[in-house]
Amino acid sequence: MINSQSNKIRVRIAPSPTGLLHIGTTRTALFNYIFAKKFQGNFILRIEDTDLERSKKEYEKDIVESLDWLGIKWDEYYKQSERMDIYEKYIKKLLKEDKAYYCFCTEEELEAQKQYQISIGQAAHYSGKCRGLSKDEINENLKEKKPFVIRFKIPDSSKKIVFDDLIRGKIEFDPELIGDFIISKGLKKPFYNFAAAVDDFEMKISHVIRGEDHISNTPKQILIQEALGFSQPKYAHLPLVLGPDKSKLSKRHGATAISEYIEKGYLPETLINFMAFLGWNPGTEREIYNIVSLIKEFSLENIQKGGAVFNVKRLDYLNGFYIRQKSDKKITELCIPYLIKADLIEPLNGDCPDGVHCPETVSLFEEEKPEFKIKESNEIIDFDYLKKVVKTYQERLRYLSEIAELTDFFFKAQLEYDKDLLKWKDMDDKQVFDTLDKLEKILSKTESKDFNKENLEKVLMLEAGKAGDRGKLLWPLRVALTGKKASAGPFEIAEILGKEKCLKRIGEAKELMK
RNA sequence: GGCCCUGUCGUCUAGCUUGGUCUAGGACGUCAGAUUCUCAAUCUGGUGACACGGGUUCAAAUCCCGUCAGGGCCA
Repeated sequence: MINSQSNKIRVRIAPSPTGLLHIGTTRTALFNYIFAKKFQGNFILRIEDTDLERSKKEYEKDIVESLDWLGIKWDEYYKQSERMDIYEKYIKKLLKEDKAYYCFCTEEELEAQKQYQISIGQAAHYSGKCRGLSKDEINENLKEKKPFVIRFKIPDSSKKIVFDDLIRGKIEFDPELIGDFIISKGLKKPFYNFAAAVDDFEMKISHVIRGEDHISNTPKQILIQEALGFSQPKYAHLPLVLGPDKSKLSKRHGATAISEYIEKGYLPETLINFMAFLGWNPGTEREIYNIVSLIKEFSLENIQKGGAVFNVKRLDYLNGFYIRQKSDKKITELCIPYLIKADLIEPLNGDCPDGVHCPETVSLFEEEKPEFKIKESNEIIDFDYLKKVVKTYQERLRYLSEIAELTDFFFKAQLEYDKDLLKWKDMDDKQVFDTLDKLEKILSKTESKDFNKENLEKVLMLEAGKAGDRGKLLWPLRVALTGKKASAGPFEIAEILGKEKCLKRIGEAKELMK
Protein backbone atom coordinates (compact mmCIF):
# COMPACT_ATOMS: atom_id res chain seq x y z
CA MET A 1 0.00 0.00 0.00
CA ILE A 2 1.24 3.42 -0.91
CA ASN A 3 1.55 5.48 2.17
CA SER A 4 0.99 9.10 1.44
CA GLN A 5 0.22 10.06 4.99
CA SER A 6 2.28 12.34 7.01
CA ASN A 7 0.79 13.11 10.37
CA LYS A 8 -0.43 16.44 9.24
CA ILE A 9 -4.16 17.01 9.50
CA ARG A 10 -5.56 17.82 6.11
CA VAL A 11 -9.28 18.15 5.52
CA ARG A 12 -11.40 19.41 2.73
CA ILE A 13 -14.76 20.70 1.72
CA ALA A 14 -15.87 19.74 -1.74
CA PRO A 15 -18.85 21.72 -3.00
CA SER A 16 -20.23 21.51 -6.50
CA PRO A 17 -20.75 24.90 -8.09
CA THR A 18 -24.20 23.94 -9.28
CA GLY A 19 -26.04 26.19 -6.86
CA LEU A 20 -25.53 28.82 -4.20
CA LEU A 21 -23.50 27.73 -1.20
CA HIS A 22 -25.89 25.75 0.97
CA ILE A 23 -26.27 25.92 4.75
CA GLY A 24 -25.56 22.19 5.04
CA THR A 25 -22.38 22.38 3.01
CA THR A 26 -21.29 25.41 4.94
CA ARG A 27 -21.82 23.73 8.28
CA THR A 28 -19.63 20.90 7.02
CA ALA A 29 -17.07 23.46 5.90
CA LEU A 30 -17.13 25.04 9.35
CA PHE A 31 -16.52 21.74 11.12
CA ASN A 32 -13.70 20.89 8.75
CA TYR A 33 -12.19 24.30 9.18
CA ILE A 34 -12.25 24.33 12.97
CA PHE A 35 -11.02 20.76 13.09
CA ALA A 36 -8.07 21.65 10.86
CA LYS A 37 -7.22 24.79 12.80
CA LYS A 38 -7.48 23.02 16.12
CA PHE A 39 -4.67 20.72 15.04
CA GLN A 40 -2.71 23.25 13.00
CA GLY A 41 -3.74 21.43 9.87
CA ASN A 42 -4.78 22.56 6.43
CA PHE A 43 -8.24 23.22 5.17
CA ILE A 44 -8.70 22.66 1.48
CA LEU A 45 -11.42 23.99 -0.78
CA ARG A 46 -12.01 21.72 -3.72
CA ILE A 47 -14.51 22.80 -6.32
CA GLU A 48 -16.15 19.71 -7.75
CA ASP A 49 -17.00 20.98 -11.19
CA THR A 50 -16.62 17.88 -13.29
CA ASP A 51 -20.20 18.26 -14.39
CA LEU A 52 -19.45 20.98 -16.88
CA GLU A 53 -23.02 21.55 -17.96
CA ARG A 54 -24.37 22.23 -14.52
CA SER A 55 -21.33 23.96 -13.03
CA LYS A 56 -21.43 27.72 -13.21
CA LYS A 57 -18.79 30.32 -12.63
CA GLU A 58 -21.26 32.48 -10.68
CA TYR A 59 -21.86 29.69 -8.20
CA GLU A 60 -18.17 29.19 -7.68
CA LYS A 61 -17.97 32.89 -6.97
CA ASP A 62 -20.82 32.59 -4.49
CA ILE A 63 -19.05 29.75 -2.68
CA VAL A 64 -15.85 31.73 -2.44
CA GLU A 65 -17.52 34.94 -1.33
CA SER A 66 -19.77 33.29 1.22
CA LEU A 67 -16.97 31.37 2.89
CA ASP A 68 -14.86 34.47 2.84
CA TRP A 69 -17.61 36.52 4.45
CA LEU A 70 -17.93 33.93 7.19
CA GLY A 71 -14.21 34.01 7.84
CA ILE A 72 -13.68 30.40 6.82
CA LYS A 73 -10.33 30.60 5.12
CA TRP A 74 -8.86 27.87 2.99
CA ASP A 75 -5.20 27.04 2.69
CA GLU A 76 -5.41 25.40 -0.71
CA TYR A 77 -7.80 25.73 -3.60
CA TYR A 78 -8.43 23.21 -6.36
CA LYS A 79 -10.81 22.74 -9.21
CA GLN A 80 -11.55 19.27 -10.43
CA SER A 81 -12.04 20.52 -13.97
CA GLU A 82 -8.35 21.34 -14.04
CA ARG A 83 -7.38 17.86 -12.92
CA MET A 84 -8.98 15.74 -15.58
CA ASP A 85 -5.66 14.28 -16.69
CA ILE A 86 -5.11 12.87 -13.24
CA TYR A 87 -8.43 11.05 -13.23
CA GLU A 88 -7.86 9.73 -16.69
CA LYS A 89 -4.50 8.38 -15.67
CA TYR A 90 -6.06 6.42 -12.84
CA ILE A 91 -8.95 5.21 -14.96
CA LYS A 92 -6.48 3.80 -17.44
CA LYS A 93 -4.54 2.21 -14.66
CA LEU A 94 -7.62 0.37 -13.41
CA LEU A 95 -8.48 -0.67 -16.94
CA LYS A 96 -5.01 -1.97 -17.51
CA GLU A 97 -5.01 -3.92 -14.28
CA ASP A 98 -8.42 -5.37 -15.12
CA LYS A 99 -10.00 -3.71 -12.11
CA ALA A 100 -12.37 -1.78 -14.29
CA TYR A 101 -13.91 -2.44 -17.67
CA TYR A 102 -15.68 -0.93 -20.63
CA CYS A 103 -19.44 -1.21 -20.60
CA PHE A 104 -21.47 -0.61 -23.74
CA CYS A 105 -24.88 -1.40 -22.34
CA THR A 106 -27.58 1.02 -23.45
CA GLU A 107 -29.87 2.93 -21.15
CA GLU A 108 -32.79 0.79 -22.23
CA GLU A 109 -31.04 -2.45 -21.46
CA LEU A 110 -30.08 -1.17 -18.04
CA GLU A 111 -33.55 0.08 -17.29
CA ALA A 112 -35.15 -3.22 -18.28
CA GLN A 113 -32.72 -5.11 -16.12
CA LYS A 114 -33.39 -2.86 -13.19
CA GLN A 115 -37.13 -3.32 -13.48
CA TYR A 116 -36.68 -7.05 -13.57
CA GLN A 117 -34.46 -7.08 -10.51
CA ILE A 118 -36.90 -4.97 -8.55
CA SER A 119 -39.74 -7.23 -9.64
CA ILE A 120 -38.05 -10.25 -8.14
CA GLY A 121 -37.19 -8.30 -5.00
CA GLN A 122 -33.50 -8.03 -5.69
CA ALA A 123 -31.23 -5.10 -5.10
CA ALA A 124 -31.06 -3.21 -8.35
CA HIS A 125 -27.50 -3.20 -9.54
CA TYR A 126 -25.49 -3.93 -12.63
CA SER A 127 -25.27 -7.58 -13.56
CA GLY A 128 -21.75 -7.47 -14.90
CA LYS A 129 -22.80 -8.31 -18.42
CA CYS A 130 -19.92 -6.44 -20.07
CA ARG A 131 -17.37 -7.89 -17.71
CA GLY A 132 -16.54 -10.66 -20.07
CA LEU A 133 -16.04 -8.61 -23.23
CA SER A 134 -12.96 -9.62 -25.16
CA LYS A 135 -10.35 -7.16 -26.39
CA ASP A 136 -11.64 -7.54 -29.93
CA GLU A 137 -15.22 -6.93 -28.96
CA ILE A 138 -14.20 -3.82 -27.09
CA ASN A 139 -12.14 -2.51 -29.97
CA GLU A 140 -14.92 -3.13 -32.38
CA ASN A 141 -17.40 -1.26 -30.23
CA LEU A 142 -14.96 1.59 -29.83
CA LYS A 143 -14.40 1.73 -33.56
CA GLU A 144 -18.14 1.98 -34.06
CA LYS A 145 -18.04 4.90 -31.67
CA LYS A 146 -20.56 3.30 -29.37
CA PRO A 147 -20.97 5.33 -26.23
CA PHE A 148 -19.52 3.63 -23.19
CA VAL A 149 -18.96 3.96 -19.50
CA ILE A 150 -16.21 2.58 -17.33
CA ARG A 151 -17.35 0.30 -14.57
CA PHE A 152 -15.50 -0.64 -11.48
CA LYS A 153 -15.12 -4.38 -11.09
CA ILE A 154 -16.18 -5.42 -7.61
CA PRO A 155 -13.56 -7.92 -6.46
CA ASP A 156 -14.80 -11.47 -6.10
CA SER A 157 -13.69 -11.90 -2.55
CA SER A 158 -16.89 -11.37 -0.65
CA LYS A 159 -15.35 -9.92 2.45
CA LYS A 160 -17.26 -7.12 4.04
CA ILE A 161 -16.18 -3.55 3.69
CA VAL A 162 -15.79 -2.16 7.15
CA PHE A 163 -14.76 1.27 8.23
CA ASP A 164 -14.60 2.89 11.58
CA ASP A 165 -16.53 6.11 11.59
CA LEU A 166 -15.21 8.60 14.11
CA ILE A 167 -18.73 9.61 15.04
CA ARG A 168 -20.72 6.43 14.54
CA GLY A 169 -18.32 3.58 15.11
CA LYS A 170 -18.11 0.53 12.90
CA ILE A 171 -20.11 0.58 9.70
CA GLU A 172 -20.28 -2.47 7.45
CA PHE A 173 -21.27 -3.00 3.86
CA ASP A 174 -21.57 -6.06 1.70
CA PRO A 175 -19.75 -5.41 -1.60
CA GLU A 176 -21.95 -7.99 -3.35
CA LEU A 177 -24.84 -5.61 -2.93
CA ILE A 178 -23.09 -2.71 -4.53
CA GLY A 179 -22.64 -4.02 -8.03
CA ASP A 180 -20.16 -2.85 -10.64
CA PHE A 181 -20.70 0.87 -10.41
CA ILE A 182 -19.79 3.47 -12.99
CA ILE A 183 -16.63 5.44 -12.35
CA SER A 184 -16.55 7.41 -15.55
CA LYS A 185 -18.58 8.21 -18.61
CA GLY A 186 -16.19 7.69 -21.45
CA LEU A 187 -12.63 8.18 -20.37
CA LYS A 188 -12.88 11.84 -19.55
CA LYS A 189 -15.94 12.25 -17.38
CA PRO A 190 -15.12 10.83 -13.98
CA PHE A 191 -18.03 10.34 -11.63
CA TYR A 192 -18.22 11.71 -8.15
CA ASN A 193 -17.02 8.72 -6.14
CA PHE A 194 -14.05 8.14 -8.35
CA ALA A 195 -12.85 11.72 -8.55
CA ALA A 196 -13.35 12.14 -4.82
CA ALA A 197 -11.34 9.03 -3.96
CA VAL A 198 -8.52 10.05 -6.28
CA ASP A 199 -8.44 13.62 -5.01
CA ASP A 200 -8.59 12.69 -1.37
CA PHE A 201 -5.52 10.58 -1.92
CA GLU A 202 -3.67 13.02 -4.15
CA MET A 203 -4.39 15.85 -1.75
CA LYS A 204 -3.28 13.76 1.19
CA ILE A 205 -6.57 14.20 2.99
CA SER A 206 -6.25 12.77 6.50
CA HIS A 207 -9.86 13.09 7.62
CA VAL A 208 -12.96 13.08 5.51
CA ILE A 209 -15.55 14.99 7.51
CA ARG A 210 -18.78 15.20 5.56
CA GLY A 211 -22.52 14.79 5.77
CA GLU A 212 -24.25 11.57 6.69
CA ASP A 213 -25.68 11.43 3.19
CA HIS A 214 -22.27 10.23 2.07
CA ILE A 215 -22.17 7.14 4.25
CA SER A 216 -23.34 4.95 1.43
CA ASN A 217 -20.72 6.43 -0.90
CA THR A 218 -17.97 5.44 1.45
CA PRO A 219 -17.71 1.74 0.55
CA LYS A 220 -17.37 2.62 -3.12
CA GLN A 221 -14.60 5.04 -2.36
CA ILE A 222 -12.89 2.47 -0.19
CA LEU A 223 -13.09 -0.06 -3.00
CA ILE A 224 -11.47 2.42 -5.36
CA GLN A 225 -8.77 3.20 -2.82
CA GLU A 226 -8.02 -0.48 -2.39
CA ALA A 227 -7.90 -1.11 -6.11
CA LEU A 228 -5.53 1.79 -6.61
CA GLY A 229 -3.44 0.97 -3.57
CA PHE A 230 -4.31 4.18 -1.79
CA SER A 231 -4.19 4.67 1.93
CA GLN A 232 -7.49 5.27 3.65
CA PRO A 233 -8.39 8.53 5.32
CA LYS A 234 -10.33 8.56 8.55
CA TYR A 235 -14.03 9.13 8.20
CA ALA A 236 -16.44 11.19 10.24
CA HIS A 237 -20.02 11.48 9.05
CA LEU A 238 -21.87 14.46 10.39
CA PRO A 239 -25.60 14.43 11.12
CA LEU A 240 -27.68 16.16 8.47
CA VAL A 241 -29.11 19.63 8.70
CA LEU A 242 -32.86 19.17 8.50
CA GLY A 243 -35.90 21.23 7.59
CA PRO A 244 -38.87 21.56 9.94
CA ASP A 245 -40.35 18.35 8.49
CA LYS A 246 -37.16 16.50 9.43
CA SER A 247 -36.05 15.81 5.91
CA LYS A 248 -32.77 17.05 4.52
CA LEU A 249 -32.79 20.84 4.37
CA SER A 250 -33.62 21.94 0.86
CA LYS A 251 -35.04 24.79 -1.17
CA ARG A 252 -38.62 23.89 -0.45
CA HIS A 253 -37.99 24.66 3.23
CA GLY A 254 -37.15 28.27 2.35
CA ALA A 255 -33.83 30.05 2.26
CA THR A 256 -30.95 27.58 2.20
CA ALA A 257 -28.12 29.64 0.76
CA ILE A 258 -25.67 31.56 2.88
CA SER A 259 -25.94 34.48 0.50
CA GLU A 260 -29.66 34.71 1.19
CA TYR A 261 -28.93 35.06 4.88
CA ILE A 262 -26.27 37.62 4.21
CA GLU A 263 -28.72 39.62 2.20
CA LYS A 264 -31.40 39.43 4.83
CA GLY A 265 -28.96 40.84 7.32
CA TYR A 266 -27.63 38.06 9.45
CA LEU A 267 -24.19 38.57 10.91
CA PRO A 268 -21.32 36.22 10.20
CA GLU A 269 -20.78 35.59 13.90
CA THR A 270 -24.43 34.57 14.21
CA LEU A 271 -24.21 32.07 11.41
CA ILE A 272 -20.95 30.64 12.71
CA ASN A 273 -22.26 30.28 16.24
CA PHE A 274 -25.56 28.90 15.05
CA MET A 275 -24.19 26.40 12.57
CA ALA A 276 -21.68 25.10 15.06
CA PHE A 277 -24.53 24.12 17.36
CA LEU A 278 -26.26 22.19 14.63
CA GLY A 279 -24.99 18.82 15.69
CA TRP A 280 -22.31 19.92 18.09
CA ASN A 281 -22.20 21.31 21.59
CA PRO A 282 -19.44 21.81 24.10
CA GLY A 283 -21.07 19.68 26.78
CA THR A 284 -21.38 22.72 29.00
CA GLU A 285 -24.10 25.30 29.23
CA ARG A 286 -22.17 27.92 27.36
CA GLU A 287 -23.83 28.82 24.09
CA ILE A 288 -22.03 31.86 22.79
CA TYR A 289 -19.02 30.97 20.72
CA ASN A 290 -16.97 32.76 18.12
CA ILE A 291 -14.79 30.99 15.65
CA VAL A 292 -11.70 31.24 17.85
CA SER A 293 -13.37 29.74 20.88
CA LEU A 294 -14.89 27.05 18.69
CA ILE A 295 -11.44 26.06 17.51
CA LYS A 296 -10.40 25.82 21.11
CA GLU A 297 -13.33 23.76 22.33
CA PHE A 298 -14.23 21.67 19.31
CA SER A 299 -14.07 17.93 19.45
CA LEU A 300 -15.48 15.25 17.20
CA GLU A 301 -16.62 13.33 20.26
CA ASN A 302 -19.19 15.97 21.06
CA ILE A 303 -20.88 15.59 17.73
CA GLN A 304 -24.41 14.35 17.69
CA LYS A 305 -25.55 11.37 15.64
CA GLY A 306 -29.10 12.45 14.93
CA GLY A 307 -30.00 15.12 12.40
CA ALA A 308 -30.61 18.68 13.55
CA VAL A 309 -33.52 20.84 12.48
CA PHE A 310 -32.61 24.29 11.27
CA ASN A 311 -34.65 26.55 13.52
CA VAL A 312 -35.00 30.08 12.20
CA LYS A 313 -36.51 31.39 15.45
CA ARG A 314 -33.37 30.48 17.26
CA LEU A 315 -31.26 31.99 14.52
CA ASP A 316 -33.19 35.25 14.89
CA TYR A 317 -32.71 35.25 18.61
CA LEU A 318 -28.97 34.77 18.25
CA ASN A 319 -28.72 37.40 15.57
CA GLY A 320 -30.58 39.86 17.75
CA PHE A 321 -28.16 39.09 20.51
CA TYR A 322 -25.15 39.80 18.31
CA ILE A 323 -26.76 42.93 16.89
CA ARG A 324 -27.20 44.27 20.42
CA GLN A 325 -23.52 43.69 21.09
CA LYS A 326 -22.46 46.05 18.31
CA SER A 327 -21.25 49.57 18.92
CA ASP A 328 -23.42 52.46 17.68
CA LYS A 329 -21.03 53.21 14.91
CA LYS A 330 -20.68 49.65 13.76
CA ILE A 331 -24.36 48.84 13.72
CA THR A 332 -25.04 52.05 11.82
CA GLU A 333 -22.49 51.17 9.21
CA LEU A 334 -24.07 47.77 8.85
CA CYS A 335 -27.58 49.19 8.50
CA ILE A 336 -26.91 51.97 6.04
CA PRO A 337 -26.70 49.72 2.98
CA TYR A 338 -30.18 48.45 3.79
CA LEU A 339 -31.58 51.96 4.02
CA ILE A 340 -30.03 52.70 0.68
CA LYS A 341 -31.34 49.54 -0.82
CA ALA A 342 -34.84 50.35 0.41
CA ASP A 343 -34.51 53.59 -1.50
CA LEU A 344 -34.96 55.70 1.62
CA ILE A 345 -31.65 57.51 1.41
CA GLU A 346 -28.76 57.81 -0.97
CA PRO A 347 -25.11 58.46 -0.32
CA LEU A 348 -23.80 61.79 -1.49
CA ASN A 349 -20.13 61.12 -1.57
CA GLY A 350 -19.84 58.05 -3.72
CA ASP A 351 -22.32 55.85 -5.45
CA CYS A 352 -23.52 52.77 -3.77
CA PRO A 353 -25.81 50.83 -6.01
CA ASP A 354 -26.20 47.58 -4.23
CA GLY A 355 -25.94 47.35 -0.48
CA VAL A 356 -24.21 44.58 1.26
CA HIS A 357 -21.44 43.52 -1.03
CA CYS A 358 -20.81 46.97 -2.32
CA PRO A 359 -17.24 48.02 -1.68
CA GLU A 360 -18.22 51.67 -2.05
CA THR A 361 -20.30 51.39 1.08
CA VAL A 362 -17.29 50.44 3.06
CA SER A 363 -15.14 53.20 1.69
CA LEU A 364 -17.93 55.60 2.38
CA PHE A 365 -17.27 55.43 6.08
CA GLU A 366 -13.61 56.03 5.70
CA GLU A 367 -14.36 59.53 4.59
CA GLU A 368 -14.40 62.09 7.31
CA LYS A 369 -18.01 63.09 7.01
CA PRO A 370 -20.19 60.84 4.96
CA GLU A 371 -23.40 62.54 4.00
CA PHE A 372 -26.66 61.26 2.69
CA LYS A 373 -29.69 62.62 1.00
CA ILE A 374 -33.21 61.66 2.01
CA LYS A 375 -34.71 60.64 -1.28
CA GLU A 376 -38.21 62.00 -0.74
CA SER A 377 -37.35 65.35 0.72
CA ASN A 378 -33.86 65.95 -0.62
CA GLU A 379 -32.75 66.86 2.87
CA ILE A 380 -29.10 66.31 3.61
CA ILE A 381 -28.31 64.25 6.70
CA ASP A 382 -25.06 63.11 8.17
CA PHE A 383 -23.78 59.91 9.69
CA ASP A 384 -24.61 61.01 13.21
CA TYR A 385 -28.22 61.48 12.30
CA LEU A 386 -28.39 57.95 10.96
CA LYS A 387 -26.59 56.75 14.03
CA LYS A 388 -29.35 58.12 16.22
CA VAL A 389 -32.01 56.52 14.07
CA VAL A 390 -30.34 53.14 14.04
CA LYS A 391 -29.45 53.19 17.70
CA THR A 392 -33.08 53.74 18.59
CA TYR A 393 -33.95 50.51 16.85
CA GLN A 394 -30.90 48.45 17.57
CA GLU A 395 -32.47 46.37 20.33
CA ARG A 396 -35.53 45.71 18.20
CA LEU A 397 -33.65 44.34 15.22
CA ARG A 398 -33.65 40.64 14.51
CA TYR A 399 -31.85 41.05 11.23
CA LEU A 400 -30.46 44.10 9.52
CA SER A 401 -32.87 44.36 6.62
CA GLU A 402 -35.64 45.02 9.14
CA ILE A 403 -34.16 48.45 9.72
CA ALA A 404 -35.85 49.82 6.60
CA GLU A 405 -39.45 49.03 7.49
CA LEU A 406 -38.87 49.91 11.13
CA THR A 407 -37.41 53.37 10.55
CA ASP A 408 -38.87 54.41 7.20
CA PHE A 409 -41.00 57.11 8.85
CA PHE A 410 -37.87 59.11 9.60
CA PHE A 411 -37.31 59.46 5.88
CA LYS A 412 -40.83 59.90 4.60
CA ALA A 413 -42.18 63.31 3.62
CA GLN A 414 -45.75 62.21 4.19
CA LEU A 415 -46.95 59.48 6.54
CA GLU A 416 -49.77 57.23 5.51
CA TYR A 417 -51.86 55.51 8.09
CA ASP A 418 -55.45 54.89 9.06
CA LYS A 419 -56.76 57.73 11.20
CA ASP A 420 -58.30 55.32 13.70
CA LEU A 421 -54.80 54.29 14.61
CA LEU A 422 -54.47 57.60 16.43
CA LYS A 423 -57.14 56.57 18.92
CA TRP A 424 -56.05 55.18 22.25
CA LYS A 425 -58.58 52.71 23.61
CA ASP A 426 -62.09 54.20 23.23
CA MET A 427 -61.15 57.77 22.35
CA ASP A 428 -63.29 59.52 19.76
CA ASP A 429 -62.20 61.93 17.03
CA LYS A 430 -62.77 64.98 19.12
CA GLN A 431 -60.74 63.73 22.04
CA VAL A 432 -57.86 62.83 19.77
CA PHE A 433 -58.07 66.23 18.10
CA ASP A 434 -57.98 68.00 21.46
CA THR A 435 -55.07 65.90 22.61
CA LEU A 436 -53.10 66.68 19.45
CA ASP A 437 -53.98 70.30 19.83
CA LYS A 438 -52.66 70.29 23.38
CA LEU A 439 -49.48 68.56 22.23
CA GLU A 440 -49.04 71.10 19.50
CA LYS A 441 -49.25 73.92 21.99
CA ILE A 442 -46.81 72.37 24.41
CA LEU A 443 -44.29 71.52 21.73
CA SER A 444 -44.49 74.91 20.08
CA LYS A 445 -43.55 76.44 23.36
CA THR A 446 -40.53 74.20 23.73
CA GLU A 447 -37.42 75.88 22.42
CA SER A 448 -35.56 74.11 19.63
CA LYS A 449 -32.47 73.77 21.77
CA ASP A 450 -34.48 72.02 24.46
CA PHE A 451 -36.11 69.70 22.01
CA ASN A 452 -34.40 66.60 23.32
CA LYS A 453 -35.50 63.34 24.81
CA GLU A 454 -34.88 64.24 28.46
CA ASN A 455 -36.61 67.54 28.32
CA LEU A 456 -39.56 66.34 26.28
CA GLU A 457 -40.02 63.44 28.59
CA LYS A 458 -40.03 65.74 31.59
CA VAL A 459 -42.63 68.06 30.12
CA LEU A 460 -44.84 65.50 28.44
CA MET A 461 -44.84 62.90 31.17
CA LEU A 462 -46.02 65.53 33.56
CA GLU A 463 -48.86 66.38 31.23
CA ALA A 464 -49.62 62.73 30.48
CA GLY A 465 -49.80 62.01 34.20
CA LYS A 466 -52.58 64.52 34.66
CA ALA A 467 -54.94 62.41 32.57
CA GLY A 468 -54.34 59.36 34.73
CA ASP A 469 -53.99 57.07 31.73
CA ARG A 470 -50.80 58.21 30.08
CA GLY A 471 -51.72 56.40 26.89
CA LYS A 472 -54.31 59.07 26.19
CA LEU A 473 -51.55 61.52 25.44
CA LEU A 474 -48.62 59.38 24.47
CA TRP A 475 -50.29 57.01 22.05
CA PRO A 476 -51.68 59.70 19.71
CA LEU A 477 -48.34 61.47 19.90
CA ARG A 478 -46.39 58.42 18.94
CA VAL A 479 -48.73 57.45 16.13
CA ALA A 480 -48.77 61.00 14.78
CA LEU A 481 -44.98 60.94 14.62
CA THR A 482 -44.50 57.42 13.27
CA GLY A 483 -47.72 56.33 11.64
CA LYS A 484 -47.16 52.91 13.18
CA LYS A 485 -48.83 50.88 15.85
CA ALA A 486 -45.50 49.65 17.13
CA SER A 487 -42.38 51.71 17.39
CA ALA A 488 -39.73 53.04 19.71
CA GLY A 489 -40.73 55.58 22.35
CA PRO A 490 -42.16 58.99 21.35
CA PHE A 491 -39.59 61.14 23.11
CA GLU A 492 -36.52 59.80 21.45
CA ILE A 493 -38.27 59.79 18.12
CA ALA A 494 -39.37 63.39 18.61
CA GLU A 495 -35.82 64.43 19.36
CA ILE A 496 -34.49 62.86 16.18
CA LEU A 497 -37.28 64.25 14.05
CA GLY A 498 -36.81 67.73 15.47
CA LYS A 499 -39.33 70.36 16.44
CA GLU A 500 -40.35 71.42 13.00
CA LYS A 501 -41.19 67.98 11.66
CA CYS A 502 -42.94 66.98 14.86
CA LEU A 503 -45.25 69.95 14.67
CA LYS A 504 -45.88 69.31 11.02
CA ARG A 505 -46.86 65.71 11.66
CA ILE A 506 -49.06 66.61 14.60
CA GLY A 507 -50.74 69.18 12.41
CA GLU A 508 -51.33 66.55 9.75
CA ALA A 509 -52.80 64.22 12.30
CA LYS A 510 -55.16 66.98 13.45
CA GLU A 511 -56.33 67.39 9.88
CA LEU A 512 -57.29 63.73 9.86
CA MET A 513 -59.38 64.18 12.96
CA LYS A 514 -61.29 67.22 11.83
C1' G B 1 -37.48 -2.39 -3.26
C1' G B 2 -32.32 -3.13 -1.20
C1' C B 3 -28.55 -1.30 1.99
C1' C B 4 -27.15 2.14 5.76
C1' C B 5 -27.91 5.72 9.74
C1' U B 6 -30.77 7.66 13.76
C1' G B 7 -34.51 7.92 17.95
C1' U B 8 -34.32 12.65 25.54
C1' C B 9 -39.27 18.70 26.05
C1' G B 10 -42.38 21.75 19.71
C1' U B 11 -36.83 22.78 18.35
C1' C B 12 -31.22 22.64 19.57
C1' U B 13 -29.34 19.70 23.27
C1' A B 14 -26.86 17.91 28.71
C1' G B 15 -26.95 13.14 30.88
C1' C B 16 -25.71 7.27 28.16
C1' U B 17 -18.74 5.17 27.65
C1' U B 18 -17.87 4.03 33.98
C1' G B 19 -26.32 1.86 35.77
C1' G B 20 -28.09 4.84 41.64
C1' U B 21 -26.45 12.11 42.92
C1' C B 22 -32.29 12.44 37.04
C1' U B 23 -39.04 13.68 41.17
C1' A B 24 -34.08 14.27 33.67
C1' G B 25 -30.48 20.10 33.50
C1' G B 26 -29.82 24.38 30.00
C1' A B 27 -31.19 27.32 25.62
C1' C B 28 -34.85 28.87 21.73
C1' G B 29 -40.14 28.85 21.32
C1' U B 30 -44.60 29.29 23.90
C1' C B 31 -47.70 31.02 28.17
C1' A B 32 -48.16 34.25 32.52
C1' G B 33 -46.32 38.21 35.53
C1' A B 34 -43.09 42.63 36.44
C1' U B 35 -41.76 47.11 33.54
C1' U B 36 -44.65 49.95 30.01
C1' C B 37 -48.52 54.62 25.55
C1' U B 38 -47.19 50.45 21.66
C1' C B 39 -43.38 47.21 20.10
C1' A B 40 -38.81 45.48 21.54
C1' A B 41 -35.19 44.72 25.29
C1' U B 42 -34.71 43.16 30.37
C1' C B 43 -36.12 40.37 34.86
C1' U B 44 -39.25 36.48 37.34
C1' G B 45 -42.17 32.21 36.99
C1' G B 46 -44.89 28.27 34.34
C1' U B 47 -45.30 24.70 30.27
C1' G B 48 -42.89 20.61 28.26
C1' A B 49 -39.25 14.82 26.75
C1' C B 50 -36.21 9.54 28.16
C1' A B 51 -40.52 6.16 20.87
C1' C B 52 -42.77 1.36 22.49
C1' G B 53 -42.39 -3.68 24.51
C1' G B 54 -39.57 -7.22 26.78
C1' G B 55 -35.41 -8.63 29.55
C1' U B 56 -30.63 -8.13 32.96
C1' U B 57 -30.30 -5.79 37.93
C1' C B 58 -31.75 -4.34 44.59
C1' A B 59 -31.76 -0.20 40.93
C1' A B 60 -31.99 1.61 33.68
C1' A B 61 -32.72 7.56 29.99
C1' U B 62 -28.14 4.84 30.78
C1' C B 63 -26.64 -2.44 29.43
C1' C B 64 -29.05 -6.49 26.02
C1' C B 65 -32.99 -8.09 22.56
C1' G B 66 -37.20 -7.08 19.68
C1' U B 67 -40.84 -3.78 17.59
C1' C B 68 -42.12 0.75 15.67
C1' A B 69 -41.03 5.42 13.69
C1' G B 70 -38.08 9.00 11.03
C1' G B 71 -34.20 9.97 7.68
C1' G B 72 -30.25 9.07 3.96
C1' C B 73 -28.20 6.64 -0.33
C1' C B 74 -28.78 3.63 -4.68
C1' A B 75 -31.78 2.91 -8.93
